[in-house]
Amino acid sequence: MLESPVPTSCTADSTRQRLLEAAGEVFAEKGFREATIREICKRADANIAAINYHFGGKERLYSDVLRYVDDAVHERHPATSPDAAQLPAQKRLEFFIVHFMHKVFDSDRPAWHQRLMTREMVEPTFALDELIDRNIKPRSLILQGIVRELLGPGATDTRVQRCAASVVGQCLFYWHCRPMIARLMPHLGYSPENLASIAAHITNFALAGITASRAIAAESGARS
Amino acid sequence: MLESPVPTSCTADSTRQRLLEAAGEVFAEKGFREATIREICKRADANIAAINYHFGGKERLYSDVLRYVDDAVHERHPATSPDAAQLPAQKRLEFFIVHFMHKVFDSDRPAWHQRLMTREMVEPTFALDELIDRNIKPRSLILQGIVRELLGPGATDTRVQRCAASVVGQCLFYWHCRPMIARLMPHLGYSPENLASIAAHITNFALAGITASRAIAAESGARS
DNA sequence: GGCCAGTTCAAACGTCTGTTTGACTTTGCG
DNA sequence: CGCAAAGTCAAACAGACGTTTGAACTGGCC
Repeated sequence: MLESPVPTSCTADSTRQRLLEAAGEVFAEKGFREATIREICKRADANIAAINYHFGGKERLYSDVLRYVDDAVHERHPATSPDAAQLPAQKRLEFFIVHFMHKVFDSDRPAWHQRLMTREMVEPTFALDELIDRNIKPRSLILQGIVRELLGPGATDTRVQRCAASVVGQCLFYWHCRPMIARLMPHLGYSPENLASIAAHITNFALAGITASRAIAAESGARS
Repeated sequence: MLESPVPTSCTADSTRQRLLEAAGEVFAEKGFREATIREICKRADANIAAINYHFGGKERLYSDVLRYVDDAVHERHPATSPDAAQLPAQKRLEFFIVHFMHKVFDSDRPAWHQRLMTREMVEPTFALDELIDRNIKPRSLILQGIVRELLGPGATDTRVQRCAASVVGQCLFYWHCRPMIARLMPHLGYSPENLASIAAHITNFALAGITASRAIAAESGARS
């Protein structure tokens, strides 16, 4: 059972599975260091020694959770956007932003998938490099492709990357600074309507910003 | 000495002062929980018991460090922007962004002032509420004032706040996601020239975004 | 039944944390 | 000086943490 198959369908009643789920929650809430294996085992209704038996330690458990997250995400989104390829770039940017905000703030689904990743960005652990190669880099390239199309041909890589950073920066602000926002603007909640409204604002803001960046690039390009 | 005066000028050779400085560094680097009083005392060249003697505990030390930071900042920037009041809003926005990026990424000066605050936003402790009232809220209102002027009269509070969020979100992305950016775009450093270039990009991006938001507000306002 | 690998469990271990202790030295003042 | 307060120091303390241990239990197979 050490190489537990458990391919796709199961009620996940094995201790190993329950530990993965519980660890995902706790790690996403508290981070790697703050999370304690005692709480994880308590939520999974397992003995403390189970973690060392099944995973060989806290670090290995964390790595396995990240890999478990990856597999779950890759199962639902098999390739890089199935149908959106032929849409205009503006629509694809809108979809990207809406989808991104939805993933981060979705409260019903196990949103700790995305939260684990955003946490790794701010407080990296030993597992960040693998996570970047597996998840973040592909998505970053998708966004950069959209932005590059909006910027037009001849846009430099730095210009593309800075515009992409401006897009995700706007999105992540609402997540990273959530404790501060809750105190500074208590009325701003994260209901689906509010989330859609914020995503629409970011999309418009970003489209205008990218257009302006394109104009500046053309200007400085014509000058040289 | 428990109510140590030490008003403004001193070489800061007292143990209490050295502890405040060392604690500021370590707290900014590691965060409240990860920082250990043993390391703080080692850097301050003081005994471990000194913290409990001078401050009464780790938490009280942290609060005092934040207050110490506030005083240092308020001393250098006494009022809300001295001369920039009569500048056009575009220039004030540019100054705000440049100044913000400079404060966060400045490497020579004790930059842990700003880092302590940005850390509190992501990983709040018991001290966040006081920090918001003292520092973050005033600066947020300054930015909102600039954005409101750019958005024109009649802009709703939510529109102003969302545009302000888009501005600081772009700035903070480079700081919060620094570990990820370093791996994803290794060539992007934080030299003064690069920082100025990024600030210029954010300014242009934000000005265009705010203008677009203003247009949408006018459009929906004319429709009603 | 007898056996053995797989699994669970309570208890303990070693380490790191913030804090406290009690003796010691230094300082300020009559 | 004399002496009390302020300050320093090494050592120990209590708690939480990840990990290990060795016995107990489970299920399938001969």
